[in-house]
Amino acid sequence: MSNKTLLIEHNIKPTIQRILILDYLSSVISHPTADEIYTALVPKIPILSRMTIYNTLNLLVEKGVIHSLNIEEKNTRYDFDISPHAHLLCTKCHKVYDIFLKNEQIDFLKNLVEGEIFDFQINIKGICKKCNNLGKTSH
Amino acid sequence: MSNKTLLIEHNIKPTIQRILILDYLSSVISHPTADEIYTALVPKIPILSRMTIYNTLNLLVEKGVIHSLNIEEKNTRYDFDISPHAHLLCTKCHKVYDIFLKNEQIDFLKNLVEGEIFDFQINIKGICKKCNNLGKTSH
DNA sequence: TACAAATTTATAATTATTACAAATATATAA
DNA sequence: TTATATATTTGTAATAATTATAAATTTGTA
Repeated sequence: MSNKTLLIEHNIKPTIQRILILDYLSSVISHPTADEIYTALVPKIPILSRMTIYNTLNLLVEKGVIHSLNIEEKNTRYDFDISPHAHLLCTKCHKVYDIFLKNEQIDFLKNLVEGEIFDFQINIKGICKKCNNLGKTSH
Repeated sequence: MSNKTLLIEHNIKPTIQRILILDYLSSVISHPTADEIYTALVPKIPILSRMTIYNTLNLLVEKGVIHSLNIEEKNTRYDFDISPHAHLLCTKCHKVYDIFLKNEQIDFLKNLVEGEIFDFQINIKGICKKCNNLGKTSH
């Protein structure tokens, strides 16, 4: 399904800016910040405003099209994948990785709260697989 | 154990400011922000600077005495309880609640990552028990 | 008591995000 | 097609949390 269709299905007017923001977000695995999205798109739309990025991201989160991520203190990051999964922020390479969960693990999380749950995040800070293996030098 | 002893055990010089910040943090269940701690303590130390709050909190997190919490977009919150547990931010009353975990649940979280884990957070946004029951009006 | 190191304080700077209002684009009805 | 109302985007200024910096103060030790 195209991102234009995705927007229409969520009753969001599919403007050029919104489509390109979603296109970018769905093409990367890096969980970019608002500023990273702006920097990536401004060559394509030189007139683009940062406000449009913020407006659009807030709208998309509100409507449940994407997820926001508070794994870093300062920046909010954004994730096109809204299925329940965890995130690892590697303290060596500073990248954010997806960690997928089994159904039973997702159920356990949903059962932690009695009332309605709107959003949950599992944010882990540690060493990613790649950096962990680099540390194991042969000798 | 007193908070002064706690500081000494972590090789942190127990200044008046540091002791009072820890005393406040250990006496509340509200997971306060830096600014809330400042507002609570400034009547006791009128000369107190916000920088001391930030310096101290960063030091305490770095040394593993307390935990920082990124459950809200803007503010960092702080938690005296460093045992593994989840947090619920109630979207009605806007309070942060502790959700304690069973050992098997903690193990599951630790096994999500191969490499070393420095910190993990489970942040849930939803309705707390109190607000959930208020919603169930008798009729 | 004197001196060096650590801590606190006060102010200015930084940075992510929001507020606001003007400009532009879009959709609808005549 | 044209007029008009509505929604969106843009640009600038404002806000707010946090950090940088350097002077002042406190603390520990010789």
